[in-house]
Amino acid sequence: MLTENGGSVPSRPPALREQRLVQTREQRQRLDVDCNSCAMAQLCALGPCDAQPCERPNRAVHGVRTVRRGQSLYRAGDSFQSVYAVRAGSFKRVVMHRDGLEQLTGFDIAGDMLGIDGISTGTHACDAIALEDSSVCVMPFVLLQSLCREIKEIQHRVHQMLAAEIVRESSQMLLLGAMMAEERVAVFLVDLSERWQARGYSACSFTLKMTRREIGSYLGLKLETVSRMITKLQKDGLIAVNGKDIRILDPDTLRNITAADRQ
Amino acid sequence: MLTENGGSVPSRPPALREQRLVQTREQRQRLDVDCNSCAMAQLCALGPCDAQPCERPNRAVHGVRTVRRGQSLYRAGDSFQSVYAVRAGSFKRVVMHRDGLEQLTGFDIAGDMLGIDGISTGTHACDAIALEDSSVCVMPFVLLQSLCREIKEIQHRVHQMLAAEIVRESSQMLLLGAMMAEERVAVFLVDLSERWQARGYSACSFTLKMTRREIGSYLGLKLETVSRMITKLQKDGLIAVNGKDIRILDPDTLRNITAADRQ
DNA sequence: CGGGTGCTTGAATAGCGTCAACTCTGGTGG
DNA sequence: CCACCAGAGTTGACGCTATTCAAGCACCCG
Repeated sequence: MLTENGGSVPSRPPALREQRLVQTREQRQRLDVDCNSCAMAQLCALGPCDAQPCERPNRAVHGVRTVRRGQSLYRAGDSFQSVYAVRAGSFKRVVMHRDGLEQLTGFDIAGDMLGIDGISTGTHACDAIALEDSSVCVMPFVLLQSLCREIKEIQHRVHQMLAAEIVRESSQMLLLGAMMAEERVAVFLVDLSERWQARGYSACSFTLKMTRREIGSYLGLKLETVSRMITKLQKDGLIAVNGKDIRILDPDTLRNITAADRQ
Repeated sequence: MLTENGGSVPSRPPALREQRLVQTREQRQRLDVDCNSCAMAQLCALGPCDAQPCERPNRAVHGVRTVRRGQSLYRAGDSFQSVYAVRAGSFKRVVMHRDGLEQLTGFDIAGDMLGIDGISTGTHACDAIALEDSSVCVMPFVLLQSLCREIKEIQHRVHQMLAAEIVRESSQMLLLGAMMAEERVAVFLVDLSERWQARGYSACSFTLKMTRREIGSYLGLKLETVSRMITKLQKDGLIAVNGKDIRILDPDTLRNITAADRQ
């Protein structure tokens, strides 16, 4: 099954041969993958493990794959072989339904893991689409599993990674099920801010890689509502907005936005 | 930290001593736990593994614990030691927020796993509260982990279990973010129906263990809205309702409820 | 028998979605 | 270089859905 495909284009089979070629070329890149010198090591599931001098992680990394903006790393229904660590760029994960109902379930940036939705059934449950030209480390799951059986600490990290995703989704359910529109947008911005900060970037100034529509799909809102709430936060002096550039002016107040009355 | 406590009562320390005693008594029950004769074996993470004659699973099960209706199996903030397999009864999982905002993130019935929200941080991220008198198998996580390193198949099952929860939560995000009230209730009933069926019970007739308010919290709706939608489904002849007793009359139509127009 | 809880139903309201107009930007091709 | 177009974003007016508030019934338990 094809794993590479246009993201925004609805028609699937425009140039099958060429896409196949692109995929092969990408997967052939084996470059200089060295986990010990990776900038994302601290965040990666295979990051520095204190117990060992650690040439080990490299063993699980099969290579690097690049994905261009709008193309998919994998699609729902693709057979599951590997998980991926984002080296550079960013992705969105989208779950679909019959009759065009769709939901953006997550944004992944450098240091995040992708593909774990395929573990349970052996088939990916969502599409992972690059928001910009991106690259990932490919980790065949069978290799990762055997590494888990050998090295206790890596086993623990993988379990933590899976469980962390469960907790993250729980708070997203809280957001979707119980928060008002303004609160959702505020939480979204604070969350992004903290994630950039954890990666060594500025917490108060960053660029959105996604459109208003994508933010809306993630937050359970329409794009117009997202736009209105962003405007409102700006009018209230909590953020400064210029298109996709966001500056957070008052993080404390932003963090404390709640529905005014709540018993 | 206390792990046993009243569920519906807001005041925490009414009878600390007694609750501590209750907990100890419960944890002492070691009874006749035998995974090979367990009715839930097919659904359990430690269920029958074809590779081995399997006296092994028993090794990870430390004992049985009973939890009375309204009491908690664990609470957010409790230190994480074990995961649990529900033997009998049912639980709700609740995540909380400052200022009283809360969201029900899941219902767990016989065969489901509980407690995995504690793996990532070593501290439970939600409350697990019994909806009726219930009992669980206690599996200390360190035992489960070492079993994973020994037996490939159990490792695979545990990974599948964790990943399945991720996928399940993704579809709940789809529900919360993109579905109308009627659709949410319909999906909820179909899901419950299928889960009872997977456990050998009737798919078309079952009893809700939870209140309308709890269903509402799970679906991101108010209890009045849940009530109205249930009434509507009944008027449309898709289900028959008598309080908490539900009969599904037209599963196919129920499964196909969508927002009428969706481009 | 009284009081609490759960559930249903109605009427009014608020919040978000829908529709539409308009601007701005980036990319394409003449 | 400019005309053109498609997509992204903003804003306003209006409508609909779900919430809020309120009343009333059924049930359980002390």
